[in-house]
Amino acid sequence: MATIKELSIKCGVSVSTVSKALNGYKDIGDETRRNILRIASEIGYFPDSNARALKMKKTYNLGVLFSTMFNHGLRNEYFAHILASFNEYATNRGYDINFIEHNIGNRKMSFLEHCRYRNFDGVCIACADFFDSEVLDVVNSKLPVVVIDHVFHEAISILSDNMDGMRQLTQYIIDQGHSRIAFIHGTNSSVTHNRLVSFYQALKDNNITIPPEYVIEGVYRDAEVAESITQKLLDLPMRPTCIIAPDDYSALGVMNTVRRNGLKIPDDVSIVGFDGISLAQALEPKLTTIRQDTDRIGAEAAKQLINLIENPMATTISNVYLKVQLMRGGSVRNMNPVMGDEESQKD
Amino acid sequence: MATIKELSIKCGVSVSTVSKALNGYKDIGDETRRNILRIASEIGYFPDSNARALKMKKTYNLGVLFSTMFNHGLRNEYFAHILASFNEYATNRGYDINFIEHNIGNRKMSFLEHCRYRNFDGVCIACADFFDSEVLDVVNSKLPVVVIDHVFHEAISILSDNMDGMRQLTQYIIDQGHSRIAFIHGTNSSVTHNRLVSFYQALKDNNITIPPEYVIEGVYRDAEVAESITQKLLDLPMRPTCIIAPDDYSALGVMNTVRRNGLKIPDDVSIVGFDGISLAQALEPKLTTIRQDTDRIGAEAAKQLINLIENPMATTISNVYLKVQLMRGGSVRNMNPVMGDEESQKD
DNA sequence: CTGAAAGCGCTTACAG
DNA sequence: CTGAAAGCGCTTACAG
Repeated sequence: MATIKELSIKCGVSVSTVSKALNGYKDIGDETRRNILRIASEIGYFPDSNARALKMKKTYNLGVLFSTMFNHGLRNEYFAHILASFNEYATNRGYDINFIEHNIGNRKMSFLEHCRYRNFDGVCIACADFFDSEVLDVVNSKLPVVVIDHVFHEAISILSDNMDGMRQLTQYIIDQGHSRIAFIHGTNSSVTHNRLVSFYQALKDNNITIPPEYVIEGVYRDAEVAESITQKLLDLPMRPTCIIAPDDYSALGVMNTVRRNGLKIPDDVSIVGFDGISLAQALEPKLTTIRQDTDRIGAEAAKQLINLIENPMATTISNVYLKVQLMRGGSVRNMNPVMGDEESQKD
Repeated sequence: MATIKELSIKCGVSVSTVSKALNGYKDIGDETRRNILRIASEIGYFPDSNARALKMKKTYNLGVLFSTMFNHGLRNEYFAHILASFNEYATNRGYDINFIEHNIGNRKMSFLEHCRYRNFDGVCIACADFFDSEVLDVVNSKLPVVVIDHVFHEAISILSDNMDGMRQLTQYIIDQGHSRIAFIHGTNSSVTHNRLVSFYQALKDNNITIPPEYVIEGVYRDAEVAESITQKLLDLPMRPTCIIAPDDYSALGVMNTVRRNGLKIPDDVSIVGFDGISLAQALEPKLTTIRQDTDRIGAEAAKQLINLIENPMATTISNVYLKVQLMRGGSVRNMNPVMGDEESQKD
């Protein structure tokens, strides 16, 4: 690729003048500027990003922490979709993205060291072990940071309104006449905690009490764990009429187990998920779930991060909660007594 | 982050000596080297990648072209999995990855210009319009290039053995007693072409002829298109007993349409897919399909690309075909007459 | 309005 | 065995 020096020779002016014209400085003659811009675009000149970064302390490169632990990462549809929209927004604002890793070739570097090595302008922590000290080091560094699905005091957080989602979902189940509702929740985290709080609150608001055995800790996106827990729930003397899975993928495990027990969905056992991935639509019956708006989560994360980078004093460090949507599928049985011309359901 | 200058002061030697010690040059005193290495790791020193890249003409950064057109990109499970394994392998060899885009902020750059702007050491064309001149410019450039799922003469190609996959799949269907087999194939490409060739060959080998209306062009991963084509197939005076979808995701559209017509799967119509994504396992009945080994495709692409970068004279520009696997689900009916103690199937 | 010069953080001939 | 110097391709005070 042509260097600025070659370009300056073609233009018959100095390197400084070319640089200033290209970067929109005002103190350049109109004619000179036009000439430079024209020739630059003719030969397809672009400044070398490395040289530019070295001088300007700005790489236009964002680090994305996208760990594959806990069944997360690119192989997880929810996170892959978030990354897609994050990348689209970032690109539109002129930023590229790199994944943050810690075993780069032979060198073991911490996440933070990788960030410094590459000089990222900012970092998005999309999926990670939020209690890992390496992650905390990044959050506590001077780097602009945005976090998805977790709340740190020191960084901007983007997340779905999980409390509202769980409230809507639970209320919907209750409205369908269920009171024996089991909840397989994910591993402990602030998101999980809030969903649990909201679940219990909705029960309380409706004067429903459930046995403690109905609430069991599972693992997000682990169908096998969901299967064994479901078996336990089905083996209870008084089994639940509805099971809330920690996510849509786990819901598939719940479904399989229910069927393996010779029970029908939703006639014998109702099932709901959380996330609203495409799998939910593919299942038969369609899964009732809460759809998280992955397009907005990713775009909002990128937007907040870039604003924080470019305009730190005009960007507040706060939490952004995004609306969720109840997706009514066919996996929850209506247990209410028939009335009016509502569809009837046999017991 | 500490610079090499600061480190050199701490070590009491010159910048040159530090650099050489860090880079494994032999002409450094043992004691000096050890001392430098120790202090460097104490303060967590890493060279600035931009400064290093500027000097060495090597960024340890790979460009990945990962277009979202044609329902591809990160939101496509098949490609997201390939990217995951590509990234894992590249990281292990010391490379980071960036997505290649062409609208970076206000600047419109071509794919090739983006590669030069970022100085990628090499490029992986994972999903793209292979006939786009911008893509061809990259392939024809001096950059090391590896291509997934398409064959160019000028670059290394990594792809599944589609011909073998299609042969296995078609033979399996035939072995189950089907002869009225329809094939909804994807948009024209070398992959599509080879699958078609293999499909016809398998029919011929078994002395089966099908009406031309049974072979229709669809669109990869477009369930809606698959639905309307399926409707046409079902409306034929002599409808097929088995439909081959272009991919698993499209197979879902085929299934939905078949059921909407009041037909049972596989009793009335058998259905198979291609790819082996997790959706295939989630469907009821499980989808019979060909599993492409996304883990190996991604890793092999990264391996070939990095070999080509680091050791061009020892790396041949050739095509790598990876084995595929027939996944027997429950979506193909066995039409053979009952014999022995095989399971019976009513007509 | 234009350009010479310094410097960003490195690596690597070259001299000693 | 060690270090001074040049240079990678840029940007930006500063001088004119």
